[in-house]
Amino acid sequence: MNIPAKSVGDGDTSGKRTHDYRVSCGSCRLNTLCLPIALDSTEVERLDNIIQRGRPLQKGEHLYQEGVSFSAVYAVRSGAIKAYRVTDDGREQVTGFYFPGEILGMDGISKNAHACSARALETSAVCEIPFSALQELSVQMPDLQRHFFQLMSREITEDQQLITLLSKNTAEERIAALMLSISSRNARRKLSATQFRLPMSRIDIGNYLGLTVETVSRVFSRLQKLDILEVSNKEIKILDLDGLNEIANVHVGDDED
Amino acid sequence: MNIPAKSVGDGDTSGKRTHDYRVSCGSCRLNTLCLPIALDSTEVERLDNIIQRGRPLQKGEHLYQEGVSFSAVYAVRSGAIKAYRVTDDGREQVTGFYFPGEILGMDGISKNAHACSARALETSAVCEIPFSALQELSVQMPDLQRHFFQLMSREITEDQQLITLLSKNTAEERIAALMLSISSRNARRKLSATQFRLPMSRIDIGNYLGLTVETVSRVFSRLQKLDILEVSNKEIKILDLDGLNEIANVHVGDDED
DNA sequence: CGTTCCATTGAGATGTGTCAATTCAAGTGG
DNA sequence: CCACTTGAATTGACACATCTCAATGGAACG
Repeated sequence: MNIPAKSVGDGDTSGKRTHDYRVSCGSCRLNTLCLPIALDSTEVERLDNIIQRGRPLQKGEHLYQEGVSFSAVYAVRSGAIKAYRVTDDGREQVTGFYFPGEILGMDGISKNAHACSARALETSAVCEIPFSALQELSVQMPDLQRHFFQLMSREITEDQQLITLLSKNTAEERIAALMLSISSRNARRKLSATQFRLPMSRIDIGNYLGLTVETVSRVFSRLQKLDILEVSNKEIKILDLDGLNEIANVHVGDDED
Repeated sequence: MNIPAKSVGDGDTSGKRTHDYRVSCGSCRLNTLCLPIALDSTEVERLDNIIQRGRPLQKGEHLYQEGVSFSAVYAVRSGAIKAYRVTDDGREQVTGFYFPGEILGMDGISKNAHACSARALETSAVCEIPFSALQELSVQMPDLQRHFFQLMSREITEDQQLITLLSKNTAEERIAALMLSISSRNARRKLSATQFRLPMSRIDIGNYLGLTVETVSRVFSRLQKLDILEVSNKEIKILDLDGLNEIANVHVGDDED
């Protein structure tokens, strides 16, 4: 049933492996990130059976849009997704970036409608997890229920970290914190913690961090001049991790359970 | 079993009623706010049985502290609670204010330790809901499970609204949005939407909204000069609700499911 | 009736936004 | 393969909202 059918390019910066976008949870190399470790193989299979895997999203395509009725949460398999909402006066607010192994869409549960839109920053594959089925399964598998409570709770604490960042920190600190966050999330996926390609534009970064594009650009230039980063368009190399940590002055990388 | 034992002052601005802090869920006038409507009376009773009700918290007392092991979430019955975390450099970031009928502490689920501290802004009564018991009950009562998913999801969307506010809005817009938020939460509890007493200090407001005390104070003065608010220390009267909405320029009062 | 904390108000400093010009990167069509 | 177009990124000069510092006033409490 879960025989590879077609391969798509892996959006990971590793760039070497390709894998089938219909691969099962049991054989997905990200399963330690998005599944509760406690599940046995028959349980994983039951979860696997409710998950939908469609064709990959092209860059710019929407996964879902703000306001549409909520039916599922999504796990990123490859690529990168940004979530954003549009303010009343038409401006965009980026609320998060989601990388492989991370789950998005949980904001839609409370009102049964998505509270933000999500679109692919690059070609991305996602697993769709229908929420009603997930709820039923959670009733039978307490570990799964707990896992989702934890995932949502983590989303809350991460949002609160962002709130603190926006409320208290300078432009330099915000950028440093974001770079460190991406770095540690890369590390979690066994990718380089010091060298990566940003999937999002400067506009998106500024939007996420409450800064203008110009400020983002200036900060990157300054950090480069300080020999802390090497920036070449979207290619980032962290030259001085300690220095970056010092500038960030916040712990954003310690979000393990 | 749930016979009134001792009355405490209700922290509500109505200020008139008093009620027993050990009252059961079934007879609590806030139960439409914090319980799923779908529960029948025997289910409410089962939930009631796991809930702990201790003595009220005095102003300044902690409900829980950042880092301590997580065991329960809490429903506010009267008074007001602020949640905050302390940044690495020792400054405080207020992450939320919680009024009667609202639930806090869900940030602690992901790491099994509270991600922030919570302390009473005034004399407050809370119901403690042990999380492990809640989880077990959720497995048996799918409506309860869904309710908690929704509560957590709402927390996420509210945090994202705050993120947008901090990222995009001016000091005036932030204050206006907070006043409107408090106003609509008062209305939800059948209290006055236009006149209330702020339980928190200017410092806390500034801290929450990413502003200094001075700016908060100046904005209140300006809004007063514009005949939009009447401010007398912590006593607030909204004179021009439309004007306030116009200034806020964001929808913060429409968070019904 | 001090003491202490909170709130208000003013004057000046500053980080970030705004506006504008230039460069760079990527894609398109001749 | 090279102009051409388009959007992204960088850099500079200036403006302005908010912060900082400082002084005063007011409320709460023992």
